Amino acid sequence: MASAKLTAKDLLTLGFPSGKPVTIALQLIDTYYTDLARNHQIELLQDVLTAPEQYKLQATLGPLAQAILTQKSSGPIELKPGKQKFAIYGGENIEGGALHQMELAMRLPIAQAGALMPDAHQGYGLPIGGVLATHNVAIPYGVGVDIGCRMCMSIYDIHTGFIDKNQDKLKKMLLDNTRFGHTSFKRPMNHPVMDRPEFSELPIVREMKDRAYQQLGTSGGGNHFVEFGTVEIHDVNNDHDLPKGKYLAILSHSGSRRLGANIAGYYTKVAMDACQLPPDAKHLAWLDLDTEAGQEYWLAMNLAGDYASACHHQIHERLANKLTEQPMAVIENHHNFAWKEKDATGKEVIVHRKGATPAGKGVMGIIPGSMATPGFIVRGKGEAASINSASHGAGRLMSRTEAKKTLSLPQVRKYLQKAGVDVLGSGLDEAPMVYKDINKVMASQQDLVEVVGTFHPKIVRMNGDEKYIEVD
DNA sequence: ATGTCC
Repeated sequence: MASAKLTAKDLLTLGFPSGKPVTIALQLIDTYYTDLARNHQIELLQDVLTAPEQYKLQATLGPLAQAILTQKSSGPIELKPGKQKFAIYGGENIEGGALHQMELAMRLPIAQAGALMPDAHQGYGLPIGGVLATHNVAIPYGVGVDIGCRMCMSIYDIHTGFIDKNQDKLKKMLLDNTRFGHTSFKRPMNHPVMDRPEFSELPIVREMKDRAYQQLGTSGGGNHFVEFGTVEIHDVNNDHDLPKGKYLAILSHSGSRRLGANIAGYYTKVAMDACQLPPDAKHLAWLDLDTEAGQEYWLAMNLAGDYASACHHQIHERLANKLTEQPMAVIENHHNFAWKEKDATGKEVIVHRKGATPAGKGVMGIIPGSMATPGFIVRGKGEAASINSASHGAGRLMSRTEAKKTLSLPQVRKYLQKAGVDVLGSGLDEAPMVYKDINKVMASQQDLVEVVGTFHPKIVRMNGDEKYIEVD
């Protein structure tokens, strides 16, 4: 009898090409060879792998042999040789790994143009802070795991002193009306996005519907937050007729939760099966938008984006209800997404922004700093070289593990106290000092955006034990 | 980012 069941990982270790050969091999074992001892199962599969020609006409092992042969004969897609040009902003403070990933992405045969934002750092496939324009293909890892990760700010005609006078009340308001990480609301509010046909039509999305409903109106972990702060409007040209002045604002950062993560994971695998790239570029696998899988991904990605937007709107709605006020303006934008846009010559391109703020001419957006440094309301300048994009934040200076190793709670509490910021939840890995200087980052993208308003966080809620960083 | 391994 077989002992430990063979897994995909075992087969990859044996040198099976990922994708169809692995899938078929596991199916064959499950269907015909469950009685065979594990080592004999492995021997059998290895025989087919080393000499697929001898097995290709066999009834049972034929399909596996064929899949291996197809993979071998097609070979990986070739990358363009040499360095391709792309614009880099704030390059003196961008890590080598992110730069290398962007250089690699530019060599894809489907790459039309690219740019690297000043907050860039290494990710899977495209770097975070990477922008890539392609023609009629979508790269799931060019969008990222958290599809539709976005910012939303509501601005209230409430004087800023209200925050200091109502500290405890506002803290409780955040604790009662936001949920982070693995927690969710006992009774989620419904939202029209849950009635979208994609929830019944796309298999991978259908499986996620219950979880998506459960997570409606919640925020994620890591760098996600909901905070009260003050915003100063410097420029009346702001799309919302906001007069110059100081206002109370609520700012949120979150994405599409488990729904988007599963969509990203599933379609990345589909892409990697359909699009074989050299090993170091494999996470940049794409889906042709004329194929069924490509169209499915496009629909699912857009759904995840709308779902993420719905989550933010519910967060802001809950808080607006408690404040018994309606905002004067709401400014929001995705920063992990792909859009159909026109390039300078009028040709339609798919613009992937993985941790980048849309900054077309006149387009409003939000670029946050950290829990204790300013964030900015910006208006895009429509700079073609940046593919109408800007950074999505300050960018990390220190890894999470390094932060936990080198920083201490008293040190961070002192910093927050000095900055006059209250933090509920979070941890050392999100401390302000793990991020680049947001003012320098903004300075390096003056050609990309104009600053319309400056936001200062005052009461911040993030994932984790509410008492962890709390300074009071 | 994510109940972080198909």
